[in-house]
Amino acid sequence: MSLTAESLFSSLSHEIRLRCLLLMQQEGELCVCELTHALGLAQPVVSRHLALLREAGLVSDRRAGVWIHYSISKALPAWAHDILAQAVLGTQTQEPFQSDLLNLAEMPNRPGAACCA
Amino acid sequence: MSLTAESLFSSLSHEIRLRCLLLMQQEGELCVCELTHALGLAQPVVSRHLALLREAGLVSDRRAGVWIHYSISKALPAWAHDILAQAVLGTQTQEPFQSDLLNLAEMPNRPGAACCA
DNA sequence: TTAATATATACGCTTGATCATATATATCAA
DNA sequence: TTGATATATATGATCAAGCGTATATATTAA
Repeated sequence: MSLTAESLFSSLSHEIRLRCLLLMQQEGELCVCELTHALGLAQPVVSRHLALLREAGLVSDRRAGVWIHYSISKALPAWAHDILAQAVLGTQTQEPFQSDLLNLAEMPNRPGAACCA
Repeated sequence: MSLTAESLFSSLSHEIRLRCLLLMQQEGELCVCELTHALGLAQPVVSRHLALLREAGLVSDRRAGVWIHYSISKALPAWAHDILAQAVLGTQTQEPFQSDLLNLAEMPNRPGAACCA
């Protein structure tokens, strides 16, 4: 794994990417429509930031039918995982991170991993 | 302390700032000439990145005679401190972070805190 | 006051990141 | 094949970060 600290922090330095990563950190696999709904943003915006996270090696994707599920890469080194965990601690009482979780929880018809495996 | 995760990660996302912060994390207070020598960069470059770190609330400065000593702010929340500690772990076997420490150790006539308090 | 050293800031330029929008691709169902 | 849905990418424009250079400020000593 050739993840550099600089590339990790660059990825985390954009709010949209940070919100996506922290949701995945707390919820596990999420598909693009879930992330789009939770963040309240247009689909192309979310997709492109997910592509950046994928190219940085921070997330991996898995297609299941028409949905593509993103999750934090299991190949991340321990220090990077710890940084994500601390970022959750540092943001969980702040907006918009708190609302993102609520929006996700209240989303109707979520294509959960259970229903489209 | 109104440090946001986004501003922390933005600060860490630039190699020069990351190198400065990690040196301070490991060595404590350092003055600009020590950082300049360790990184092997021109003084204005280092000064300007230190100013950005100061404005972000990540470091504090203390003038002692003609030297200005920078150190990681003690007002940082615990999660931010932990992230810095993990960043040290993730970089300590990599360049240029390793060489920075060596360059600093080999610097002649360091204006240590002891000699100019 | 003058000079020397350490540090900070200002200025013009360039490059890369991001955005909004449009369009392309992939899968599934009919 | 056609249509619908989910997702990805391309394109042109804008904007902010960063750089190199020059200069300003602050402190100390002579």
